[in-house]
Parts: sequence; structure tokens; C-alpha cells
Amino acid sequence: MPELPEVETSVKGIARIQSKTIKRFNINQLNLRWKIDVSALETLVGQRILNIRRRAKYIIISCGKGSMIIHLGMSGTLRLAKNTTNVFKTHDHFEIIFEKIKLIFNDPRRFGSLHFTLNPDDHFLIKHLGTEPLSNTFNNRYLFNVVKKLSSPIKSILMNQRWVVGIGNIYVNEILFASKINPRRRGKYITKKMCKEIVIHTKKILNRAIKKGGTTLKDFHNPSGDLGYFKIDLKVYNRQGEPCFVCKNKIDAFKINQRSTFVCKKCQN
DNA sequence: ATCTACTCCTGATTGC
DNA sequence: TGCAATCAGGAGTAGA
Repeated sequence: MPELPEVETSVKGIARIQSKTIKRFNINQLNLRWKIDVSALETLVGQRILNIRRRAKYIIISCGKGSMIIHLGMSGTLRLAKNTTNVFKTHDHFEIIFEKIKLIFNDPRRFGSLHFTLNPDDHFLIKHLGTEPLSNTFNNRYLFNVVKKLSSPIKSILMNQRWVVGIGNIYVNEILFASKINPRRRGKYITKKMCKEIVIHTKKILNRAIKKGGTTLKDFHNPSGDLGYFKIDLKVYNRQGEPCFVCKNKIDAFKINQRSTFVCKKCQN
């Protein structure tokens, strides 16, 4: 599942399309999470790619006039290919065609999306997003001011993109384990000291994952097709019944807001 | 205002 | 063995 590190890896992986001119779009499947607006997209034909960046889990590809916003959803991947092949593989939904190469979006579960926008920062998917976890604005003071007024579990707060972005179900489990905090603990009972732990480990874990090229799970391949290999470092995610690496206690699994949650009840309070 | 459940979808896994 | 039911999950949305 693409979270911040996987999206960051994808952005780096498609850097080769920078300054290339869009020749045309090949659309195979309009019905992604939102229906693709083809006529809006086609205003980008003939324009050059000026900038590729990540905001939260979104990839924003900007031309002189207009941008594309891509979300990988649960199972989306981007890959680059030569123009010579013209066959859509299973679950290839659209292609952006350049002079010699093309960018292909593949997404079995179709939770991903593609939007055209003139101003990404004003777009409905982007404008309500919270702070970037790797920026200086995500710090102890900011987090404490957020959590102290909330009664939902800290896990839900960290996954809510309106407070802090980019953290999904895998990394939030890892962050809370590293911080020794129970995911069920409600925001208003999170102390300043705990905020400090969360901030430190969020940055550490995300940065390490980016360095390693994103977590490998069933779905994620970076654009060159190489697999990330952070999986080997996961301490609690998907380890229910197995011994905690710190205290040997069995890792527990349960749901918080319909999401799989993994915890060592001895280490996390 | 916050918070939770529901929803979209398909592939992998589980159960009979 | 095979088919059906269940589960996985990002994030917008509706309703509590």
C-alpha cells in the first residue's frame, strides 16, 4: 500500500519525464476512483513537464498551464516503458505518451485517481491536507496542540490526513510501536513526552523507508520495477502471534476503525 | 464541531 | 478440486 515513502520513491522514479513534451493520452479505463475527465486532460497535449512533486500521498505533475494529480490508491503503480509497445497489460488504465517513452498507470483495485487542475493547491483533494511529517512544522508543539483536544485513538489521529499527511496503516503501526504507545490511547491522554517520541520516530521511520525505496508488499513496485525491501524491518505489522523483538511477548492484532492494528501490549502503553 | 461506518474494487486467502 | 464467502485498505462522504 503506497504510503509517503512509496509515493516519494515513485516521484523519483519518474524523474526522466521532466521537460518532456506530452504527445497524447491513451485512456483504457475511465472509471477509477473518480472518472477521468479526458477533455480537460487533453489541454495538456503539446505542453512540457516542468515539475514533478509529492504532496501527502499525491503525485503532482505540472506543465506550464495545468497540472495532473495522481493518487496510487491501494494498489496503484507507475512504470515507464518505451513507446514501441502498444499493448495494455491487465489493469493498465492510462498512459501518458512522450516522444520516446510513456508513463503507464496500473491499478488492480482502482482506488487510484487522475485529475486535471489549473491550480493544484486549490484542488479539493489537496487544499485540506495537513502538515508534511518530514517538515519542521511537524514538531512536538504542533502535535501536542492537535492531540490534546481530540478524543479519538492516537492511531486514527496520525492516519487522518487533515492533521499530518502521508502516514498509512503500515507505518502508523510501526511508529507507535517504536514510540511505545498503545494505538488505542486517546489523543487527550497523549502527553508532551509521548508527542516527542512520535515525532522523532515518524521522521526516522519514514526517512529510513525512503532511503530503502519504499516498503515491499504485494502491491508496490517502484517505476523501474525494482522492489523496495523495507519489509524486513517491520517490527509489528502483520506479525500477530509472533514474538515481540523487544520482550518476546506475542504480538496482538485487532481493529481500530476497521483497520488492522498490531501491538505488543507489554511494550506499548 | 468530531467521530465512526460505509463505500468503491479485485486478488489472495479461507472455508465448506 | 472448486466455488463462494471473506478480507485487505485510502480517503471522501454521510450520518450520528
